[in-house]
Amino acid sequence: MARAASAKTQTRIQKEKSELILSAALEVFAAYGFRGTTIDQIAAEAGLSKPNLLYYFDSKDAIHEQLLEDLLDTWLDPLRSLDAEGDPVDEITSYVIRKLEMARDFPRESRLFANEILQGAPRIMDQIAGPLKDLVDEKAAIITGWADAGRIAPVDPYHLIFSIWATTQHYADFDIQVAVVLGERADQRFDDAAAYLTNLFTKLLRPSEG
Amino acid sequence: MARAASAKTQTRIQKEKSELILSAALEVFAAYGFRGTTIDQIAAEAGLSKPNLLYYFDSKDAIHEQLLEDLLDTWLDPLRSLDAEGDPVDEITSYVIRKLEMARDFPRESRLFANEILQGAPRIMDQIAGPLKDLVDEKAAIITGWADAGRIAPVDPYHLIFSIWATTQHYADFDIQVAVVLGERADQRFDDAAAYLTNLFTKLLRPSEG
DNA sequence: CTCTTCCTTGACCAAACGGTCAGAAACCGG
DNA sequence: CCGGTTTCTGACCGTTTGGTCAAGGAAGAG
Repeated sequence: MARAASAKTQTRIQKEKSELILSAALEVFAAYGFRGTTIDQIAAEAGLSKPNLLYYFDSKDAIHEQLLEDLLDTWLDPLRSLDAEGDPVDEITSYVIRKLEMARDFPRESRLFANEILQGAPRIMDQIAGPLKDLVDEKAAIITGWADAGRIAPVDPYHLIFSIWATTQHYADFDIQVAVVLGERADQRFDDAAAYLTNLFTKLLRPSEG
Repeated sequence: MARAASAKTQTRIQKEKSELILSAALEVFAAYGFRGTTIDQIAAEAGLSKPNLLYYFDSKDAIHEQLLEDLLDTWLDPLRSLDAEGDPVDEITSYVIRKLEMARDFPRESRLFANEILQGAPRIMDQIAGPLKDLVDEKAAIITGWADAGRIAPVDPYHLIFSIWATTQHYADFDIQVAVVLGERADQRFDDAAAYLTNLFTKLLRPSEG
């Protein structure tokens, strides 16, 4: 039994090494998926021996599970803060920017999520069908309310949310492609993307005059 | 040496089995990536024994390589047919629809591509940096030309293309998530997505009046 | 300094993996 | 229905993989 998982109080070393391992594992899982990742790869990335790594986590599964748990805790935060009381267009463009910031600052988490969904979400289906769907339904209702009140143009709220997820996460998941295609302009990709996406969704949502 | 790869004339069985294997391999590679896929998985999916499968292809690598080669041949077709002589908004919305149809009709190919990019495009970097980038540059110039002529609203052509890729491929790569979130409305997802995306990009590109 | 607990390691194991091979079985033109 | 070619299979091989274990080394409280 791994100490880190069962102990009520963690030693300094336990905390440090656990974080080191999780960070290394995130790097590798995000690129190669669960099956494509080996414990040796994670150990090498973390600079530890394999038995030493397994002293802190019971198994490859345990590490992966921990990562997914941590991920889902924060993954939906930007959507959660979409506020029915705010200005509709501002709320949605702010959501877009927060999501884009997450793609910039946590690309490995985005890729881990993408990998999991690509495989059919075998380990997080419950979270998708439960909390995620519930949250989307709740926020979709808010958007529909805004549209009904004429405060934004009529729009399918679900596909709006999908398009926000898709466009923002694209900059993390397909980063290599984006960087290569943009070439020397790649270093401005965040600011340019932010401006482009703000414009895109503002034009979509701005209610027609009259 | 596998017969199928070297023979100049293929027998009926060679053609049938090769296609069977490629289809099965596409299914598995698309979900689990190269490292996460085993030859036994592919063989089971194809209903063949492992040695029998290896009679047609030299190695796991050879199958994967063949799939990527076939994929890149057709992957960029929709973008290639973007026509500088057509109506700008029609050309781009038609491109969006063609891409969305590909996501619907060839989701496994989309996921295979996604998996490859997630891993850093180790096997198709040449294609990305070469033909793909060249084509994007060419079409971006066309879009810029349209904008300069005032025929569409000014827009960053690269991020426009990224957002088209992202939004359309999302329906293939994240299909499980989309299906779960949409629930009973999921069977209309293609038509609804087509309407939503057409509206999204039309509003973005429609030149401001006056 | 010392004893206990925590940390680390090399050696090891069984299962899974990619791939090979000799020969059996099916196919097919004559 | 015969003979050569093509197709298929079980048994096998070396390597990699996930994971274990006994024992040695480092921390740290007293």
